[in-house]
Amino acid sequence: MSAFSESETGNGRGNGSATKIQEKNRGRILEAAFSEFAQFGYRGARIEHIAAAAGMSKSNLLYYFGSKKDIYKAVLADLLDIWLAPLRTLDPEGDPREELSAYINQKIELSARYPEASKLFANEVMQGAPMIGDVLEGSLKALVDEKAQVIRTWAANGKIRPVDPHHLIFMIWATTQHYADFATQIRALTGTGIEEAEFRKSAEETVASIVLDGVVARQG
Amino acid sequence: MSAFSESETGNGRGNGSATKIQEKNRGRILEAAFSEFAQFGYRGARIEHIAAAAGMSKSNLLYYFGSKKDIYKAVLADLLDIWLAPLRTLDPEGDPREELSAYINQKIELSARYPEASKLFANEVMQGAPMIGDVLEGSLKALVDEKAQVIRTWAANGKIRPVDPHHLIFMIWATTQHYADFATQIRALTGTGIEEAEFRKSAEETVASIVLDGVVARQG
DNA sequence: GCTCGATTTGACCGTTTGGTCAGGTTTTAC
DNA sequence: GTAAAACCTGACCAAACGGTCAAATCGAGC
Repeated sequence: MSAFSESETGNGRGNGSATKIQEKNRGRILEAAFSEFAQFGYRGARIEHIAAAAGMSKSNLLYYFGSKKDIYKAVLADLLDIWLAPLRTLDPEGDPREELSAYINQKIELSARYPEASKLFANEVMQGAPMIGDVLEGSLKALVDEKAQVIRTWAANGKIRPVDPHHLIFMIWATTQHYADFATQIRALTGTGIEEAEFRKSAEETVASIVLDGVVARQG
Repeated sequence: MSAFSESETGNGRGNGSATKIQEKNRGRILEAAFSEFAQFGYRGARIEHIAAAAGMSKSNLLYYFGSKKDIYKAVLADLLDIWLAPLRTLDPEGDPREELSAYINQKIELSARYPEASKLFANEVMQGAPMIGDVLEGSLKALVDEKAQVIRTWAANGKIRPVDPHHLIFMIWATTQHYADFATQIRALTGTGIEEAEFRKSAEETVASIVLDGVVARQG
């Protein structure tokens, strides 16, 4: 695992810079919390489970993060960084087919590498986004509005068929995240999953081909 | 609300057939439990919330369903009936374009009418399907295998492009359920949602057109 | 090797939760 | 109308939970 940052939220006493031990333990906690929150949601998660998974006592965990909500906030902050990165790379100047294809692949890779991030995000949103509602309405909306305009421009220039940008984005989110969120179901039905390279490749190809052939005029 | 059946699971004492009162109260409980479990997941759900929402005391609720797990099981049993119905109607004899289009529309209608069912199903699966794992591997797998064969036959007969049936089914599930599961995000980004007829219609049209144009040769 | 702050722990507390129980009230059957 | 069964409730319980705290331990700088 990687990509877990600091996310200042009251460790032991008011301090300046983080020590090596702090860095290590905060990382462990966030990693463990990620799994726990992803699997059980905020209310279902148990602080003691997280502590055990992080290899420390509950008391010590609460020395680093003052409360359950603090841990959750820190985890979500890290999550959003990871989760929204691919959309930012959608380039208005690029070829729509290549851009969308790359975006789909990035999202699937992300679902494969951080399946728990996907589940955690889904969980938070499904509960009404009590913690990240402002982010959704603020910076995410701004980002999506911007990229929707990119898609509209592509359509106006005849590079893709006219299509509602929001629905297109939702489709890509839905299909790619599905492989992480519903991994259990997929494994039950196919005997494999996105963790395995072969299946991941076929998922990427099928999703990309259907979406692209649906949105962009066929090129072959 | 409707479509809540009995789902025998230990009411007060060993009995034969259900009374009017039983029918009414079990229905209320299942309805309330549906919302609660959908929003908070199994562990996050609170028995007392369900009782309050059903307009009765916690003790009385436990008179009808012996334990939290019993309620959850009953809710899931009802859920599966509702949730898997549309796929059964996929007709091998029908026109692929019409069949898939109808299936997509049915799934979106279902997401619009029972958004909580969608969330509940997602929640259960995201936690590893501890309660319905056997159903997924058993009757659902059988159903999906059957319908996958239908899709393969369509492809073999040149009625649709060759496409992995599983991925196609997952795409339809993902896109249609997304409108229920991520309703909060969708509302934050678009200001509307699948509950509203206009938006639902545009969702149906966009999803259907992209999927169909991606899978079936264009007919325009 | 001493000191002082950072780190860690176990004991503890108040609250919440799922579930039980004895007994009261209502409905049903005759 | 009355007895039995069905229904309902409030008081109660044990376990689990999030969180506090005093005290023990560790580690870097001198």
